[in-house]
Amino acid sequence: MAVADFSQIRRNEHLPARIAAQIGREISEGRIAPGHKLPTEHLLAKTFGVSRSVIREAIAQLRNEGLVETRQGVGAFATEIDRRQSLRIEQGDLADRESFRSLFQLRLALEVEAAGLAAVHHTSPDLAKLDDALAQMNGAEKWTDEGIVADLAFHRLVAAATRNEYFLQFITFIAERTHLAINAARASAVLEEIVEVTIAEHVAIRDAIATRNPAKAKEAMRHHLHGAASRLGLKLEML
Amino acid sequence: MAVADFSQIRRNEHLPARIAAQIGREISEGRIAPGHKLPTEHLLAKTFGVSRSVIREAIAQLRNEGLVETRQGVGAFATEIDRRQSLRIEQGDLADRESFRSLFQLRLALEVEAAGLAAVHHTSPDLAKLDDALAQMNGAEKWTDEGIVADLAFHRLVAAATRNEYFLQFITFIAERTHLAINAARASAVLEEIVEVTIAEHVAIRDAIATRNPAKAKEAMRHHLHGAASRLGLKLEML
DNA sequence: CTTGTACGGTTGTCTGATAACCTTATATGC
DNA sequence: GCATATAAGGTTATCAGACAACCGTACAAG
Repeated sequence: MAVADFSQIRRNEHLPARIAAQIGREISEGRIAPGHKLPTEHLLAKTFGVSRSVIREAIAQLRNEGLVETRQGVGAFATEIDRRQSLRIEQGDLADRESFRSLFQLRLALEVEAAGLAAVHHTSPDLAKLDDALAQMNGAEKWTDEGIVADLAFHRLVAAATRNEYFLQFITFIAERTHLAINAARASAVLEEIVEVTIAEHVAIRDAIATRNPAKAKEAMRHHLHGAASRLGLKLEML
Repeated sequence: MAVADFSQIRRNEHLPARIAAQIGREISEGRIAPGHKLPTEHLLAKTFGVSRSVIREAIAQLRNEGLVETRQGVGAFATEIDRRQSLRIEQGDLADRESFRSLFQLRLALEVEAAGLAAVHHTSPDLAKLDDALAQMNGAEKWTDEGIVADLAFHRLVAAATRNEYFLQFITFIAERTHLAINAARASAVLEEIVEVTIAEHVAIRDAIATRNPAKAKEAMRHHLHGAASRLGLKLEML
């Protein structure tokens, strides 16, 4: 099914969100100082050429994100923006290779440690779920969406086996994003028999965890992620 | 206006937010199944006795939180509630010792790796800033707020020296929270001469980084964080 | 069986008005 | 003079109604 991909069409993509992003940029780049008052909704509406409803929704979004505070009868004010609070990774950030490599490097550190912890703390239900995920990945015909989901599931299950909620949270957060980026770049890559390699490496990780060997589990995970990175043309340093 | 109006309905707490919370509860408690369609905005407005604008703002908030998806011309649908997306660490979560230990364990993994990367990638300005932070910590009389800020600054600077934006983001995020928790629990602890130990360990980390010795830097950071943990009565496993 | 088209329903946006609220200035009482 | 009360204007919050854009379905046409 060789179907052309016309996904380049500029989707409307939510007018208020775009305006919120623009105002948000004004704030985080300092053109609107923290504590300073934003223009009135009327003025903003006139400036952007949209109705006040759209401006209101945009400001509501910024308020939810904590970038502005509104006081009835007074106005909207830019708050002290602390980008670290939000811990947001924009999709566009992963476009360039360098950012992706940085994120993957972080993922490496987290998942290697997680594999070691999983080897120590896992329970038998954890192993059963890992086996299920492996079977599901075997079942997936090619490197389809289904396979990607199974791959992601495996890594999440390893993180869950650490019995450390925060490892699970952070690894899920990061793995989802790297997987998304991989998925986006998939078209140009040659990803046919990679599945088998991936599964084999997954099995190695699973076995190391099952034998409660932290060092081996860490090494297996490190090997797997380095392999995955190199398959994407990335080179990560080994420390 | 002699009539005392103590009506319980304090409307001042942002009407849309309250309605969003109520609808959100309906979803997270399963009364609106994932994938199921919400009532139309018209119906919701009539049900809650408010205008459609308020309903729209409430739904917009839920959409920003990822609890619902809206499709123009179709409706609003409850999504799978994915708490992991938010990556939020509630302050209350750190109250119990177990959670704090988990978070500290995650911090250990990140910062140890960061120290190794910093040893490889740091530049001379990085070292200068590290020295400044050390001096500042020496200057702080006791383990005052000022000292805590300097301590936090040191760890952030190490993370910054990795030249990996994401390490900086995540480590800042976590270190701030563990420091906050430490600060909160500080009253009961005996924290007098600890500063000197901390500074000494910081210096060891700095020197290892300066000599571009990743293994040594990692070991120094690991030692430092294990020491910090044990000073708080925590015991972290070493993998 | 596929394609085109009309139709009703829903969300998205616009417009205008009113209520609630804050800030500032002015008037008032002492 | 000074503190308080009141009025005025501006801003956000909410309301109300309308139209536009879009989707899914049903049905007709080929």
